[in-house]
Amino acid sequence: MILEVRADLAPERRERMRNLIRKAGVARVEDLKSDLQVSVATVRRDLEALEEDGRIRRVHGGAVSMESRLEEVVFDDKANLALKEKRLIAEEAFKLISTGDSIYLDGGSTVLEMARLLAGRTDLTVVTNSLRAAAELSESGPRVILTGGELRRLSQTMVGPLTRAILGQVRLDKAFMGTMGLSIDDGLTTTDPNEAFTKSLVQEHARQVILLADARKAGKVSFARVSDLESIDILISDKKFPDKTARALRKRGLKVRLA
Amino acid sequence: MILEVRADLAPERRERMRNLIRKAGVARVEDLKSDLQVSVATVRRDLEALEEDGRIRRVHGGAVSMESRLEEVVFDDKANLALKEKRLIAEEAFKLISTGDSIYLDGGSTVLEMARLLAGRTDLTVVTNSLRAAAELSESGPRVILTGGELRRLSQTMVGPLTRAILGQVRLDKAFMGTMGLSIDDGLTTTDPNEAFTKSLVQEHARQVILLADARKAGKVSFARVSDLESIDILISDKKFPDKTARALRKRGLKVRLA
DNA sequence: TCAAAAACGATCAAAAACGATCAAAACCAA
DNA sequence: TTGGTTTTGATCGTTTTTGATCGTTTTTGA
Repeated sequence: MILEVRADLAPERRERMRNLIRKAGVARVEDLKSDLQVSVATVRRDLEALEEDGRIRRVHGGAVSMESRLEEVVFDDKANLALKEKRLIAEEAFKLISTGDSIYLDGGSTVLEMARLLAGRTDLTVVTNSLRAAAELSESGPRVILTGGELRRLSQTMVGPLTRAILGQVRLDKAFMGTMGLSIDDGLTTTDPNEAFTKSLVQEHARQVILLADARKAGKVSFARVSDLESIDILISDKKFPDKTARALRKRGLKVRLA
Repeated sequence: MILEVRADLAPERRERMRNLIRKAGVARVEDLKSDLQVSVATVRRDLEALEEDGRIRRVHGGAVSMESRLEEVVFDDKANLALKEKRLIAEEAFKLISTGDSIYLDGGSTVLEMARLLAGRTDLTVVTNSLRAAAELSESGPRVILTGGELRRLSQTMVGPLTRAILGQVRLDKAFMGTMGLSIDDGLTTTDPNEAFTKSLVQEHARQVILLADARKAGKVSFARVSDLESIDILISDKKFPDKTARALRKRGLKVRLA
């Protein structure tokens, strides 16, 4: 049997490259060079293109997949956004809460920052799938209801089909969501399909959906699709959020607030 | 066979470093140097970067993790009475578990001791309403499913009618329960009615119910009734458990084991 | 309290990786 | 085939990363 060794078309080669990086989480330029049988210059150009799409993130020596577990750890907003800016987003979101509201808190560090602001609000009911948010509110404050479900260790959240059981039985006035990726073409995306399932369930269920996403999330695409952008009512981000994307979102009926 | 020793990408290496520190709580520069096969200079630079992200705090000689494990955030283990007895009871209960079992872990410190024994058992599925038990298993080990429900702050458990939603959807081979009171006349009792509700729900649902109760619980009666004694299959207690009560229980068909 | 030992930060040079540039190769439509 | 465009790989100066060195600070233990 002879393996046909034929030069790839560029898009085909990039797709292979993307898969290689996604599978390993990270990849070195040198490895990609020998795997794909091209020069380093071509590897770099392809990486540049893939980064443009938000599929990967280049680092010195290679690239990290934006569709893997590692990126969540390496590039989550905790690492990349100053605590101060994250707080601004959370405080802006906090203003939206009314007396007696029943609100949902998603996983993610920006939403977690918001949980800290709720410690004194005994008038609220907080529904959450995030153990960290629950921990934050475990001393005092609002009534806390946990969704239940399968524990996802990395994010310390409860996800998957079982979350439907309780979510179907509670009213949610406002849902404050986080996300890994926010793209005009691909909508909201996250790393884990079970997590995506739970997120979309909440968004269908809540009367008003508020997305908390720092500017770095704009244009990013992660692995599992959550929903399209239409299911969001309000986006809260920071000043660095790209104008072009903000305009496109407003055109689609979303309110966009930059804290 | 040759082990390929290839250099890590910086983000990859930092991620490994972060995990090493988080797992151990603290780490010395020298240890990290040999673990990661780099110079001390590089270790220091990486530590600097991780500190910048707020993931660790540098100290003279190394670094300590700022990513406290969940249980440390949520709970400080208070003075645990009769810890030794509880451990013995937990170990006795642990022996009852079979490969592949789906088990329920109730709240309470005795059952929590048991959770600690399950860290390595990836063959199991653990269903629990206890945030402390979940925290104990949040690093690794069995598949963890949380029941959801309203957070009861004092016991850090999820209780009330909402727990029915998920409990109705899972199979429980063995339920390991705790209790506040165990009385021949009044059966099992606990402090909170919502908690009592959830306990009784589990006991109806599980194929086998195993009660973990140290001798001090014998004869005690608390506020909210959980169930009568017939719903228990096996009682595990310690040597101090009163003979008279044990005989009465055996007469009613319970197996009694004193660890 | 003081001196030795350990750890530290700053600095520098070598190595690796990078981006820009340009010519050759491949491709495509006429 | 021809002329024009796109893609590729090599070259080269620049930037980033790394490990070693050295003087300074902190810790240790007598």
